Amino acid sequence: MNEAKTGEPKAGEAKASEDWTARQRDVLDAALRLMVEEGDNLTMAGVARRASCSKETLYKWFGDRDGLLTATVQWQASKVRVVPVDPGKVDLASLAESLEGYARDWLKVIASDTSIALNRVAVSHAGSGKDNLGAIVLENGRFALAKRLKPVLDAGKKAGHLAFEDAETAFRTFFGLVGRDVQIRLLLGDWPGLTEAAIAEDAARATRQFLALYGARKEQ
Amino acid sequence: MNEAKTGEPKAGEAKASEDWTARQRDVLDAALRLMVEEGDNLTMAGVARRASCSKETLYKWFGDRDGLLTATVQWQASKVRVVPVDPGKVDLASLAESLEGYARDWLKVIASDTSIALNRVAVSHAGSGKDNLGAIVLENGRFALAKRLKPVLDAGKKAGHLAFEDAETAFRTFFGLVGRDVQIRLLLGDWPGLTEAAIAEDAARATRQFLALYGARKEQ
DNA sequence: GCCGAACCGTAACGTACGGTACGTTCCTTG
DNA sequence: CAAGGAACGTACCGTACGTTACGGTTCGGC
Repeated sequence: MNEAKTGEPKAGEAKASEDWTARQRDVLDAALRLMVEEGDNLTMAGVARRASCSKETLYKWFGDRDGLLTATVQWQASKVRVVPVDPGKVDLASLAESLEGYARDWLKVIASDTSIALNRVAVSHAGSGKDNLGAIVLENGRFALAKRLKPVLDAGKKAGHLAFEDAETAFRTFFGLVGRDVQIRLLLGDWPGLTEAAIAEDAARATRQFLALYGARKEQ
Repeated sequence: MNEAKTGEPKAGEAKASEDWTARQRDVLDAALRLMVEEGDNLTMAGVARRASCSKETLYKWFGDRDGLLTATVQWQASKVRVVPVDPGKVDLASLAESLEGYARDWLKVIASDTSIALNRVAVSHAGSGKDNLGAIVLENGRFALAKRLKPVLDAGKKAGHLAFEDAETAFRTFFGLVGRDVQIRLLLGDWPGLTEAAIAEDAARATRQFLALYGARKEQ
């Protein structure tokens, strides 16, 4: 069973970094690296070896294997903290700049080794409902992204640059335009040639298309 | 090792249905159902039990566990055969109808239990390169879809209804507009409310948006 | 310098499951 | 009807790994 730290987070919420000691964070980092290399095949002994700690410690700290995986995923999630958007500049240019920047960041993230590894084990585990890794990853990936972008969209709308009824639908469209087939291809082991340059180009194209669809004026 | 039927298919290609006997197809169906229920946790004994066959038979027919999984995925892939598009009607209305129909079909597929299960195990396996389930699923999912849609796009372009330079890019945009966050959410265990009605609505919206982006005339 | 707690390293246990062997049954074929 | 093969059921083996237990070591506090 899990050690029941103070105020166990709900469903997909990330644990605050302070919930772990420095040493524990080191262990989690080791587990994370191992997860990138081995995927769901990582073994408790392997983690212990890599982290130079004993298995007993792993079990004391994280309860069991699922607990370790969950903690690892939450630990990674807690590392990429959301940068809030400043609602200052709302002219069309900086709006486009915001969107494009988010698109770039996001593509970079989902193309990263750790993101792919994390999503892979989360998808595997989502099948047999042992834990809620799927919910956690979703909460800190897809949904965090939405929460981060909604203010931008709303500001754009308020300023008269964007026209939509439902921000959620608009967001999902943007999501689709940016991601397209990239994530599923990466998860399935394909390499859709996401170089830095390609990412920048994709982000720009997605932003252009999104503005064409949801821009208040015609800028086709 | 695999039984080396005549002309083992390359990489992601599906084996023709005739490569399996009726009994073998039954066994593969059983494996498929079990895969939907248990995901990658399905056991050889479990499949044998479900299919009322012996484990020895499984090993004789499919070589090993990976062989069985591969065969199962290919078997499922061979069941959803591609309906070729008729290049006859190329007016704008029937073009839109084609696109919308494809979008509907595809959404229905990726929301199905079997598709989710298949993609889940393929994603898991894509991590550790034991087999090429990822490539197979990709080939029969994402890439098959492209092959099926490209002619429609080309016909639409030739008829002057669509304007794009690269059919691949256009396809990927359509892919994104239709799928959005649906597939990853499903794989991660979320349920994005894909009722029959919602699917129809999404398909219509995606088609509308795609035509807005790639339509030769303004039909915003 | 001593004590206890936390932690390391390792050995050991139990189990689940992939893979194999073998006796039996059933079906085909001559 | 006899012979042979294919497939069923089951028991078995080996191993990998999750989990537990235990002795040795470090370290902060008295």
